[in-house]
Amino acid sequence: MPPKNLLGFGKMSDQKNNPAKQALPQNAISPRRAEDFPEWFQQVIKAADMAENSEVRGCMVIKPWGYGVWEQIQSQMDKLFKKTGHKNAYFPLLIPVSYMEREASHVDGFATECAVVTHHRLEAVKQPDGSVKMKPAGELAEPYIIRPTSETIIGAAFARWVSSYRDLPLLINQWCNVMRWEMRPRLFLRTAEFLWQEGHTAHETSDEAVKETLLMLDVYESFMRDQLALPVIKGEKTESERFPGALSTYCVETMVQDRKAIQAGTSHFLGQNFAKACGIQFQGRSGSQEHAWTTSWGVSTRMIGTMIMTHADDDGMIMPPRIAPTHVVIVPITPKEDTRDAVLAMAQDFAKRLGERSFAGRQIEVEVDARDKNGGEKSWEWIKKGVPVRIEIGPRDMQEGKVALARRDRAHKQKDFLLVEEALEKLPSILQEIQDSLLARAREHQNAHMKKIDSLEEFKKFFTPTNEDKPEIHGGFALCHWAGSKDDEAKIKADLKVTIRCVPFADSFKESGTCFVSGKPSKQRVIFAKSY
RNA sequence: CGGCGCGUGGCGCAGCCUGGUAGCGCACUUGCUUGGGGUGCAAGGGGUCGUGGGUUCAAAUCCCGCCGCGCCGACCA
Repeated sequence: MPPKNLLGFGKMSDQKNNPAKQALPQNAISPRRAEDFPEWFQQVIKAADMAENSEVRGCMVIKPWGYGVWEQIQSQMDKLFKKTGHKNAYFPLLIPVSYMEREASHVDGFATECAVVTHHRLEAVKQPDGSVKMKPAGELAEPYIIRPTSETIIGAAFARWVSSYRDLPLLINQWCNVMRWEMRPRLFLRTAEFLWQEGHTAHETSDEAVKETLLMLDVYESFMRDQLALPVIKGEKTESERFPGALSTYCVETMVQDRKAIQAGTSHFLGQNFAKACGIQFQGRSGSQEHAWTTSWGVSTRMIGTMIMTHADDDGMIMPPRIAPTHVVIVPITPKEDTRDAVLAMAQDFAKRLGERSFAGRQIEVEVDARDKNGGEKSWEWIKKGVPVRIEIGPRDMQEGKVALARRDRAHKQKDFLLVEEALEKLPSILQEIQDSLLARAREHQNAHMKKIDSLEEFKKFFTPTNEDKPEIHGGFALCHWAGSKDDEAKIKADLKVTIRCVPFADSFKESGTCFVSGKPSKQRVIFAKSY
């Protein structure tokens, strides 16, 4: 290779020829959504500094900006759970293997993804090369599994706590981590260990338990819609997609930007299956021994992945204001030494006053980014993180008593110059506007890609990409009449990777027609889609 | 568990074919410069080349074993 200098390529021209640098003005995330959606998703998480893969297979490190979102979800949802009469408790991480055996379909459902604890200590073993290896020792009489879900161990506790109909209903929630040994992990969407809440309730009657199941589904729906700006669709799962051990499984499904479906939350009516398996019995009003009717319901860190896939764009994350860990970031512009202190003081003062105001029941969270970094670099960082509002305060603004305000749901260069008082006054409503615009945008996308389909031919066409090797974004929600069998469902899944996401509740899906596979009469349309 | 690919400073990679004691970009540190949109310049710091063995005067490079990871399938919230 000839020396670079002879060709006139100094370091400077190297910099200019760097494709990464040249790409900068266009957009922050590479590849773009349209080019490679899964890779884009990974890159957004990285650019937004929300999480990273850890050295433990399938387990992620959730970084402060990502965990901050989880903290918001937790604290806000927890209030909703309390409001509906639930109390928090905590149960063991480890579950005796025998507990899992108590409910037949439950074991089947989870057996293949259990982490098993078999020993309770380590012994140092000297290796021939002088190093020391720790070997498991002290084998347990009965192995434990790390909870993949807690129906059985909470059921065992319920069995102790319930003896009379007067002890019911029992309304418990647990915030915790669970582990499911997934073969193919994906940050936030499917990790081997994930954070969630699991509600477990026991009731005197079937009716009451079903009501509880649907009530919590409603809580999920409104929370996701109002706080996460996710337009979810409520419905019931078909038998093949049902939770192992449940009589019926309800869900909230949403469509993300590559038009695939994500189940964002579930609520199960467990009938008396787990009550019988765990011995949750009580003496009823008439004096007879009866089994309780139980429910369970949960949402996880997957919701964060769903939000990213729904709201983020080619410049990174866009946080819905109601869930954003920080609502507003202030970037002081300090070009000159002699005005620096005054600008910083104004920024701090503005932040303090803004922080005294509230938005959607929270104090407005403001951060002043006074780091000694280039202003443009800082702005881009916050764009990628998706903070809803960026405010710049520089010497010029200071003189005019104004601030420059930019919204993450608009073009980056679009800035409104507002008087300080005006900005303080308007910010809560601006945040709500952003919240509304995100939901509206997501809704529009979802509606645009829902299609009534009545023939198998059209169905296949809808779910087949033009380019088989590198499938482009295609498909969506196919709304179809369905009266087919379990086998028909399995065949569609095998052929096209498409499944029934849910049988929706909404009236708009209820109309009579003919099943596009079996030709049998059907009373309503269901949603078919590819899913995560 | 099957198919493919990859392990070289924190990250992304080149070097390997044809052996000769390690290089690039980003990030980091320091100084100057710049600052209303990813500033520029200069000087620095940092590497058991996944691991064990073999061949050789000499191994990141060649040979054999092992380990780990990623992607694609089956499974799944």
